[in-house]
Amino acid sequence: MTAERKPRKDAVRNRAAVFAAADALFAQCRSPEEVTMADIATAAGVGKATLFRAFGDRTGLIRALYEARLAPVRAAIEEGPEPLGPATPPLERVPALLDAVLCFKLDNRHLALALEGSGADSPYRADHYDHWHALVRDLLRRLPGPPDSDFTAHALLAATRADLVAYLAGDKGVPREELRAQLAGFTAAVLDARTRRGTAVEG
Amino acid sequence: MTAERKPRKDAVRNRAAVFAAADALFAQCRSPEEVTMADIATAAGVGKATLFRAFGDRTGLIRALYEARLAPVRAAIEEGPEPLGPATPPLERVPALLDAVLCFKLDNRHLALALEGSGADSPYRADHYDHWHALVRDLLRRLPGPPDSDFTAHALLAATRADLVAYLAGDKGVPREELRAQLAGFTAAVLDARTRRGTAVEG
DNA sequence: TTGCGATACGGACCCACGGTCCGTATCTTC
DNA sequence: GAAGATACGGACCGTGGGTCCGTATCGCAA
Repeated sequence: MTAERKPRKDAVRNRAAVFAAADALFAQCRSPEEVTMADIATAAGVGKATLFRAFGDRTGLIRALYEARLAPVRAAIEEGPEPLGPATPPLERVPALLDAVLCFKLDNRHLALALEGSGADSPYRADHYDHWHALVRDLLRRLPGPPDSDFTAHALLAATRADLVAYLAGDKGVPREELRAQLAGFTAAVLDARTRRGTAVEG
Repeated sequence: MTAERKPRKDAVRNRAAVFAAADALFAQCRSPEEVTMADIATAAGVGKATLFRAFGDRTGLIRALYEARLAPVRAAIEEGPEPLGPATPPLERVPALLDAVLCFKLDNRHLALALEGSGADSPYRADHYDHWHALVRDLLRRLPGPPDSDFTAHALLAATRADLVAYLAGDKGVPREELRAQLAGFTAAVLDARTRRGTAVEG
């Protein structure tokens, strides 16, 4: 077993400072690209190298922020009560999941934008996307319907893309509840049509 | 009237050279980010400034390439025969439009990726997106169904996002025809559910 | 053909930003 | 409190988008 010895006290303090500073800066600025690493280091009262030592690179920092915010949602899904928790039947859980994703991206627009639009790597290569997709796909498979659960899961999740959400909620000024209702309606329509169109269950 | 005098001969020749070089380079490389402006200039046998003079900036160049490829599709939609042309009834034209978009993005993955993922500006602020969205939304409105055509149009188009298409067709190796069939199935399901769920027509 | 203003060329140059290096400071442990 | 390990920080580097300006080319007219 790799017995990782505990890190130095100042290291954890600095890590936390960077974390907080980055969170605040990303929340303030319109577009995530106008926050530079140097900005974050300065705001945290820390040298640039400290920042990179703690998080590897820009993507690593953003991912860390994102994962921290996401943790409670994950917990609610994995072991929480209905309608998000695992005991919920698929027909209710899929809409609940999508609604949770939407709400999360509404509440954390800046981070979601920064992560999904981190240039080089498409959001589809991120591991957390696979997680969501597998979850939705498997729920769809447990429902009667045509055997295209994989694509349908992608398509449903695409409706919650960070930049789309930011565009509608931000630029277009669509209110939160209205967006939620529209996504719910769309999801319901898709599920409804699927259960109606075919009764085969995928292996 | 702004009487724009005609450009010099070498200017148009260079512009064409840059155009061709950029097209070739983007087509060859895996990710559009590994093609630099200097690369394009070199490949075109031209100085960097010439390139920027002709197209403004990176986004301008990519957009010009994209629009050029898109022109035939646009023409087919605006004045072509069925099922893409304006004479087609909405119920058939919406799937046809989405299929055309999908095929276009499959055939021009590199450009679509370069444009949608051009970092700063979300794809939703591009004017061509508004065009597609308005088209789909207006068709949906002409159909009986719930009054959320605007969002539904966004959601349907989101299923054809360039990075999703590239991910499925490229990384996952989903064959072209299978992808088309899946998108068609998804679209049909959405339309089917809409016409079934409500009979109101939006004003 | 030649002369001349207008236009375009090109590559050296600039700047911003992500990421690294290394001499120095701080922590931990004995 | 001394020694070794660990972390600090800001100067530094490479890269890539975008610009500047002295020079070459073009178009036109005489």
